Amino acid sequence: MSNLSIPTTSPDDYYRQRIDMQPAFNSDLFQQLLEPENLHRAWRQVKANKGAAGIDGMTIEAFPLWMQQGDWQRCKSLLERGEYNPSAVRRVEIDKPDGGKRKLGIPNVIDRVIQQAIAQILTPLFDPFFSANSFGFRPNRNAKQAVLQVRDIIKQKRKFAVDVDLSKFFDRVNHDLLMTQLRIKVQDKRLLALIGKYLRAGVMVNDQFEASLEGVPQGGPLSPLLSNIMLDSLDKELESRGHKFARYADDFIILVKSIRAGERVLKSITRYLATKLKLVVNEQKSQVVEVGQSKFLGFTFNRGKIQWHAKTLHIFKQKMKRLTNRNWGVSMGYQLFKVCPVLKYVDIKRTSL
DNA sequence: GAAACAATGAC
RNA sequence: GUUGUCAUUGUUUC
Repeated sequence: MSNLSIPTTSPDDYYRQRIDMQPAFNSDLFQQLLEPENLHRAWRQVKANKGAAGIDGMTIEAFPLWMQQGDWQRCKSLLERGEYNPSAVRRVEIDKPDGGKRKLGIPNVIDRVIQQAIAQILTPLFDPFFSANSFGFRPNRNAKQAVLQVRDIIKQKRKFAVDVDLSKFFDRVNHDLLMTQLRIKVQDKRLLALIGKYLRAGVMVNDQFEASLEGVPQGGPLSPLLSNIMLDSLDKELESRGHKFARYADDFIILVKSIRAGERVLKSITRYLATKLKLVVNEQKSQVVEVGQSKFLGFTFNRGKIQWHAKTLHIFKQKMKRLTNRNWGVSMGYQLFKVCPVLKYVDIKRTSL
């Protein structure tokens, strides 16, 4: 059914070119970072996201003027001398669909631009070497591919799922381990130092400064890449053990052939994460179950078909009601496609819309 | 091909 | 009303 090919991790031409240049390139990363072209691209991205101001109150709209007034030149020379100190991020809590809160850390606009510029430099160095089973926060990859990959693994007689939930992953990333991973590919001391400063920049919670001795801020443009660099070790470990799995950020699922194997794997991986990556597995939310009972990125898997998880389905039904109340029959197919393009992979009979 | 806009999904 | 990142899709324009 799916002739939808999942891209391999083989570097594309752009990456290959830069990798070949790596030695010269790498000693010079900090200068690359400050290239006007790189910074301009970073600013465009930050602007397009239309985010809110950080603790300095500087908005996206006011930022270009700030740049022109020479403040950027001062900032740049501080950066070049290694004397630039990033501001703390602003704490904002937003509701999660499950009723919990997501803690965001919003950097100032200028720090978002600098972080974005760093991410643009680091991505070609790291991303081409990430696991084929890692789907979150990566160019040319998305949740749909992750779900299809899981379905394909299940077809290979792996009917049991190990759902692993990392508690507060982003908040608990270990700085030392992360920097160690970074040093493997980044030799530029100035760049490493700057990234370290961003990790330790702290958080403002109601005008109260809180140090950040661990974790990466959810809201920083660099954070998604750093999280993937951190969990790349896990991917490589799982691969070396011959496991079949898919990972989307901190959400990952390992497919095995029996409950017993699953229990063993969960235990082993839990210990690996605790000792090697200093990450805590949430035992309450982790489970070994038949794939039909599993949940990954809002989907569940039954008899080779991808289905919505009950909760996701409920939300979908609400959406359908709203859309179809007015236009029922006019363009059902189009509406359905708009609501959820992955629909054609779902067993509609069994979900009984 | 590029660059704007919007809306959706994941965290 | 407040509110980040990443990815994707669609539209438009040249």
